Amino acid sequence: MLSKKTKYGLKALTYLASIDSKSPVQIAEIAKHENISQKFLESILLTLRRNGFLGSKKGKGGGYYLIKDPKDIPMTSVMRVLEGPIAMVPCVSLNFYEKCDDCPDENECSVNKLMLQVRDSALEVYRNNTLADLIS
Amino acid sequence: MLSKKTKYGLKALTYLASIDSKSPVQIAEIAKHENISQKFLESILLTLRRNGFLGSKKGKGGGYYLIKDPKDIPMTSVMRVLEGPIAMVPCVSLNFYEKCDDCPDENECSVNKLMLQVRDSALEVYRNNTLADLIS
DNA sequence: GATTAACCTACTAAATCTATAGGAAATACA
DNA sequence: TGTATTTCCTATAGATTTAGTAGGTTAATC
Repeated sequence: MLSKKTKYGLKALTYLASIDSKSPVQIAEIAKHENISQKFLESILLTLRRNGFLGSKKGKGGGYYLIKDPKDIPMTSVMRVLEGPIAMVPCVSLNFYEKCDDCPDENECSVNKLMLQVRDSALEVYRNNTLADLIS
Repeated sequence: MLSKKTKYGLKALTYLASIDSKSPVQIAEIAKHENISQKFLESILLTLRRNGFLGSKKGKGGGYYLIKDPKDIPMTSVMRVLEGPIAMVPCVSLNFYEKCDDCPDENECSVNKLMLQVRDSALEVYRNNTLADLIS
């Protein structure tokens, strides 16, 4: 299941991209427009800023804005920051690899075999979609 | 992330398929071979039996066995029983559809748009893999 | 009738998710 | 200078899910 955090983060990014203005948008406005708890959204936008997706400005007329062109924001990086690994098991993860403690040999593991394919197919989707592609 | 339940369930099914004997295999044997807590595995095999994947026999010489040919067990059905919906959000689920309460219009939702593609790509993998394909 | 092994329910500990609280820091504007 | 605005940041709490355990029941075998 996709976490609410990721869902809300994606919606916020999409909203900012659709606005298409360089002036900052307040958390309150995004939260209201997307039906998200403002405080929760606040923490999500914070991590998006800390990870280089958003810029921010404090005080009156402040808010958040996209730093890059939506065309240059691939879903792979957004998903990794918000949701974590794209792979469903650590032993097939490209960026978060970890060995399974119960599995003696990955090459003989049926789960590994299946989840490798799932990872690749998901990766292809995320690579083929930028933030710009999500705007209808 | 894939749950341990699904992971262990897949491993157990693969083990049974690789054994290729029609005689029942005890939980203890599967648990030992796959490094799984026996009690936990017990509950997993129970749901696999209740959902028509396994047969069982009690008493001495008892255990679990595959009811169908591995070729006839698609990963779609295994995953749905063990892990639940294949879709990452209910609003794009084929078998577990639910409307999002925060989303006024699915057709305009960027999350829906992206997750629809992810679902389709995962579905293709699961449809192209039967239990027989997981045996190396 | 003793042993074996699945069956079943209930419970618990830990982790994760989804927020909320409350104030600090910076900016704008009068 | 001072007040309002809005982001920044840490801590925490409640709910849910996950992973696993406990303990006894039922059915089959020998």
